[in-house]
Amino acid sequence: MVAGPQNVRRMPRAQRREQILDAATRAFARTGYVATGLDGVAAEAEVTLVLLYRHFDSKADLYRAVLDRACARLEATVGSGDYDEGSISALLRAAAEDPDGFRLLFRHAVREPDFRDVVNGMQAMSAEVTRRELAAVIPEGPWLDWAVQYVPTVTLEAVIAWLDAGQPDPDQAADRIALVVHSAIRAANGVD
Amino acid sequence: MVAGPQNVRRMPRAQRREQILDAATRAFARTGYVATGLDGVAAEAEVTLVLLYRHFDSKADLYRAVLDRACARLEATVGSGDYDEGSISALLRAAAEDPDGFRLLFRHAVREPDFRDVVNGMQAMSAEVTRRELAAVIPEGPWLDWAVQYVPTVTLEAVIAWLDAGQPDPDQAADRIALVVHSAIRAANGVD
DNA sequence: CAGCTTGTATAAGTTGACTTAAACAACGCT
DNA sequence: AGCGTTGTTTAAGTCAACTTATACAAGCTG
Repeated sequence: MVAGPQNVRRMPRAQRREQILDAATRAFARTGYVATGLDGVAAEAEVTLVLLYRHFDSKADLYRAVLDRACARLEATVGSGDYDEGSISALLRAAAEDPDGFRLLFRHAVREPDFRDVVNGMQAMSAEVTRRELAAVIPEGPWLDWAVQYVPTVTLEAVIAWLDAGQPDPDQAADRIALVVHSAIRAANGVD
Repeated sequence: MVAGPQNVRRMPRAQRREQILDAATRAFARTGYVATGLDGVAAEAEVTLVLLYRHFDSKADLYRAVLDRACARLEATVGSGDYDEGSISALLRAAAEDPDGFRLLFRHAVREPDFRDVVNGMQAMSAEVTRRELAAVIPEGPWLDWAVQYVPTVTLEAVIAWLDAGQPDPDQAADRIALVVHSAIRAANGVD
């Protein structure tokens, strides 16, 4: 005999899916793809493991859905426009709207070979775009390579640190981060 | 009947151990602890899986040994001194001497809950020290928190990017990185 | 050469995580 | 009332990775 559950929270399918995606984003944001168990995700979503499989075919499928949604949200806020002054401020807004998704994308997904492609699906902050922008300012050579890798990192880590610091004063934040970014570009051009 | 191996590379135990640690450092540096299989490590070391177990009790044991050695090397070069001008240059030297170990420590180990303690065993670049240094320059508040997290990251990522760019001109590099770090500290104090 | 050490090959045991299956309960709509 | 949907519980299947065991080959050293 099977004990019947007493307080089952029912939900329209689409809404439940969103809730699971929310929980999964939080869970994966903590420890990344490999180290996060579906048990943990289910617990975070306050839902049975089996139900996960009624919504997603596999762990990889779920993860891709999470990543895709985070990307979509990011692009919706930040656009794929070039790297002008407003970009940083847009990035801050996007990060504030979906902190877990943001952290997941740029702290974990970028270093997971099987899923890096999803992140690179966005041109924003991608090395390709960055190189084009920086190549106009920095002479060819190892320091251009350095900047191409370093500038996006500096930007994104600044945003993440800003999230962790409690998101103080977005406008000021944009200016301050821009300061550091410009200083990184100046550094690539030489200090002298 | 068991086919006998033909060209067995023999080695004194201590030396073999070092070679395994070298290989393991490379392997783990690529994909971190969980995603790296002992098969992969054994292959990288050109050695049998069984031999790994003759040198290390378990995967965790091996990983700790790798981390400990990387830490020891780092501390030997960089010392646990305060954060003066020469620190960055020492960091560059350390990174150049053991690039894989450096990447492993600061790209993976720091985000692996079970092993973070090993990295924190060093005071160098640790948040504790950094806070003390920065608290003297930045007023209490969220932007101090921001800087405490961000400044070490900016420094370490600059070094890693420098490694990836082919380690151009160490002296110049130190100056350029110092520029960015100072700019980050200035940013935390306000742009105005 | 006898024995300890270093090494390989092969096989089997163990475990945890992903995955699928089956049966049952309750809500809501027609 | 009947039926599909949403959900739970419980159990079992699968598979990869870690781990241990056994047997054998070959160098080094007293």
